[in-house]
Amino acid sequence: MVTLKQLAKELNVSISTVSKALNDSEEIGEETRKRVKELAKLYNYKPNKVALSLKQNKTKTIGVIIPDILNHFLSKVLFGIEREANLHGYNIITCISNESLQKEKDSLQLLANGSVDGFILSIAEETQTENEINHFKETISQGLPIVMFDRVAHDVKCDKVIVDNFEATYNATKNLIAENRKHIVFISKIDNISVGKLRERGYNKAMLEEGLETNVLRILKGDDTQQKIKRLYKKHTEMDGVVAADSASGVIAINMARNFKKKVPKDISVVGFSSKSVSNHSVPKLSIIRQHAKKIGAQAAQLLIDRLNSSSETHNDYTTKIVKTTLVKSKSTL
Amino acid sequence: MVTLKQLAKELNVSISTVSKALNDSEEIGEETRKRVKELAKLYNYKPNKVALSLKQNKTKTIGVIIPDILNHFLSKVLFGIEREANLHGYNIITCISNESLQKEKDSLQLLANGSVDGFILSIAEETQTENEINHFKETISQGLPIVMFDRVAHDVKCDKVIVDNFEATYNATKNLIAENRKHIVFISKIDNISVGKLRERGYNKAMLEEGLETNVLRILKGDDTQQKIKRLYKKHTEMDGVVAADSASGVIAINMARNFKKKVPKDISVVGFSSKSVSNHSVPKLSIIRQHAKKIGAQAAQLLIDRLNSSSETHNDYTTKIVKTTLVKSKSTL
DNA sequence: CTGAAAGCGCTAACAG
DNA sequence: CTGTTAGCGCTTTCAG
Repeated sequence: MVTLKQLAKELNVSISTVSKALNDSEEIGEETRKRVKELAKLYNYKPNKVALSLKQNKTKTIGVIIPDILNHFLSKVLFGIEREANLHGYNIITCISNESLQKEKDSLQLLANGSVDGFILSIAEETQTENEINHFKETISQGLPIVMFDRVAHDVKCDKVIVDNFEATYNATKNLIAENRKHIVFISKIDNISVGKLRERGYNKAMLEEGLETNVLRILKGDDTQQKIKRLYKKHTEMDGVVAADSASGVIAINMARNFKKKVPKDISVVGFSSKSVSNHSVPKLSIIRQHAKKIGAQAAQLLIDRLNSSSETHNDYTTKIVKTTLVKSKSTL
Repeated sequence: MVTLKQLAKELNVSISTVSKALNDSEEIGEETRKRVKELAKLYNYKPNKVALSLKQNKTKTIGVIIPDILNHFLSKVLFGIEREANLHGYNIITCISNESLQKEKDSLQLLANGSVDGFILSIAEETQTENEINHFKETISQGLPIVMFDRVAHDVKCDKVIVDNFEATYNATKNLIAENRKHIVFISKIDNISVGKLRERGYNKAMLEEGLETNVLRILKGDDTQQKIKRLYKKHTEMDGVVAADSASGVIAINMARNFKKKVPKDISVVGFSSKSVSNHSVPKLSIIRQHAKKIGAQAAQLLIDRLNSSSETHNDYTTKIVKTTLVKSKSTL
């Protein structure tokens, strides 16, 4: 990498002259500016990012901590973050907490040494179950802003971007009820995290309002999802609707239906939190609750960057943005 | 963030004394060392990463450029990279080329300004079709090593980690033939990239060796995969086997089979490049060709870090590691 | 055993 | 219009 020093030497001018010329300072003469720029182009000069960061005390880098990169929703959010960040000249350093509190703490600690200007994160499962939030508060008090998305800690004062989980399942359930379904089951692999609980409540409310009996199937970590859903079909032959809290369960419910001579959507309707690409995995295609993951990522990035730009430490008005879900009907509902 | 300066002031010693004490230099007295360390702990001192990077001319950061974060395989590799990098004290900056040559170039350029010590990347689709490799060569000649994985450019001299694509489909196809399948179709959504071509060749070879007729279904970007596969079933009623080059096609082929009164695996066997979690989306579960994505990521990270550590610029012996696939049979094959 | 000083690459206030 | 200087935070000779 060429440095200002080398350019200066070759041009027989001072380092600051070169620096100013490249930054189009009015202080420098037309002639000199041209000469400097030409040489810089020739050598493909690029200002050293690290030196700039040190000087300006900001890295133009965002630390992103996500619990699970294999989760389609989360990686889509990451995509949105990356895109929006790039648009504003920011890079992202990605850490994966793997749902572990310790790893989350470590990542936060590790990057809070000048590596990043702020964080965007979704909370690890373990962090939620242990209800630990001190590491977030510490980071913020060190002057590093945090934006939380999806799985957030309400007791931490920071910007947040969330989904209307409760309303989403409430509406989806109501929709199935409007199809005259009476025996709707709620399937969830994520009943241990906040988001999953909200989704379950939305379902419950819709069912209770209509005087229908609720039925929740919880699938745990080690469980065989297909087996559990198979047993569900066996036991509840009257089942005529499924609302799935995660992306796989809905797909499997559809594909399993035929084993029990049930036609989708004639005999049973299925809707689930999922993405377009995964909804394709079932025949017929799954009707989905879209979460607009990319948009969530973009919003989170915007919130953080806005805060980073408004140097005024004063404004403590933290905002919580709600990105509304959309029910996209395919062939698995009437 | 506390700095050495502040600690020095408070302790009435010089900055260098503090620095040495914290680095356990023998030059500093037992007593002083203790005092310094205590204050440092109290203030939660962490050496500024940026200053260190500038001083030592290395960032302990790896630039990762992947074509598509929503691709399960690629994000799993990313996971492997992140994990291995962390183990060695490296962070990763992630850029997503989105299969675009321009974005790939930009990312490379942008990070080659001192932001990272080297790159791990998989080539964008557009880069492959346009057969452009100069940007890679330039980056390498600037002193930034590159490790390529999965989709690699053979004409670029660098370390590589690849999959035995040809053998994988060759073996998988042979397996179906051993089940006495005669009308095996190869389905591919990725026939435009090198990896996809290799997979197709492996299938072709196996079929031709046995004197069987090949039949390839290519699914393009805008196509409706379900429609295409449906038409395939309609047209080729004799079909009794499927080898899928991507993760979705295999799943869909299984779930679609019943629409044509075909039992899996009795009437038709299906195997596809996929992951365990996606193989779950079909009933019965898809038999898969596992690529060991995490291992690929880990190996790539190791190769890069090894090269970064061996300061000797001299050794130009680039290695290409082949991570062998594994055929994992589920219930979609006999 | 401790401190002063140089330097990593850059910007910017201040002289000339 | 151009150059000198200081300083971002840190490590590391080299003096003392």
